[in-house]
Amino acid sequence: MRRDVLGTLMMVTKLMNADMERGLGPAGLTMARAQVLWEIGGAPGMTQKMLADRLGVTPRNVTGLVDALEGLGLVERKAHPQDRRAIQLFLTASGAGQFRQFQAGQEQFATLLLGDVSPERLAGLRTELHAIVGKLSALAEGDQTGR
Amino acid sequence: MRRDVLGTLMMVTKLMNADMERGLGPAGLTMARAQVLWEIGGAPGMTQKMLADRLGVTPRNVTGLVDALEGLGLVERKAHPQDRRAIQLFLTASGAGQFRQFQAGQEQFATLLLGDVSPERLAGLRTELHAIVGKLSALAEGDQTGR
DNA sequence: TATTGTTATACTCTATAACTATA
DNA sequence: TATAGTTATAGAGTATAACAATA
Repeated sequence: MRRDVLGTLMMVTKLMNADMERGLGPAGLTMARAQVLWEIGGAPGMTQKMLADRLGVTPRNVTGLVDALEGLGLVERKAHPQDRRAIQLFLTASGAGQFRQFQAGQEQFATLLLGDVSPERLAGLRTELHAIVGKLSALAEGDQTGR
Repeated sequence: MRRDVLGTLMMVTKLMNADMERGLGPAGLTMARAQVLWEIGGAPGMTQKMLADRLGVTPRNVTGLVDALEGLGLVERKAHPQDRRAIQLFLTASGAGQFRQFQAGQEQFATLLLGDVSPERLAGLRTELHAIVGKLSALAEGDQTGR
């Protein structure tokens, strides 16, 4: 029974991932790039270094992702006013539109998935999931050996 | 509140993915390859075509994954006794050992994550998650437009 | 004719290492 | 000396298209 729940949770994991990938919108907008758009939309003006740290990837990787988004006309690089080594990232008008679409999509997704769950059950679900997040985070902390 | 639960669910999704990636074991054994190992372990003798369908990837992709696992000494290709076009896949002794390790790991994972949840709450959690799986599956069915 | 698997080619994500400009 | 970002290089996952062998 315990494993049964884990299996279902894994299934949710898999299906949610798959679902994110549909709904991406314009051609050229991949998952990794959409995530970058999401981060910049949430904190406009962040540097590439900050973005690399947020995403947990290398600066080199960010270079490529931002290059692509710039090419799609969704993101702009601007010189940092204080630090001439650094670059600030902003959404273009088009990028901001896409960002708003993601926000709306997320709202819709939440309603679809959880709209008809009662508040009590929702509270219970949140408690369970929160506990799971805690345990997974502890796992992640404990194992910093890398591969 | 509803979005709060969705956010937590997404966090679980992300952390579970990250967690799968640790615990892979031998160098060269990536997520995609481990999944192949898992499928073959569950249905030894399956053809590459069957595997491609199970994983939802192209046959070309399977060729590469099986090549890698063969190179690691975890999987064996054997001629299909009836159909000379097809290839049957089996785990080597080493691959079977790895497979058993995955099984044990999953058991441990389930215990860690859900071991101290009461049977009643476990049942409730399962109900909620099952409903979510249903909705996500319906979404996946409805949208077959591809990208 | 249809199916199974492969070769050829290309794109994306990711990493490490070396380098430039700046702090 | 340390930091921000880039170029160079490489491995891995994925896709489409063309092809050979077989059904």
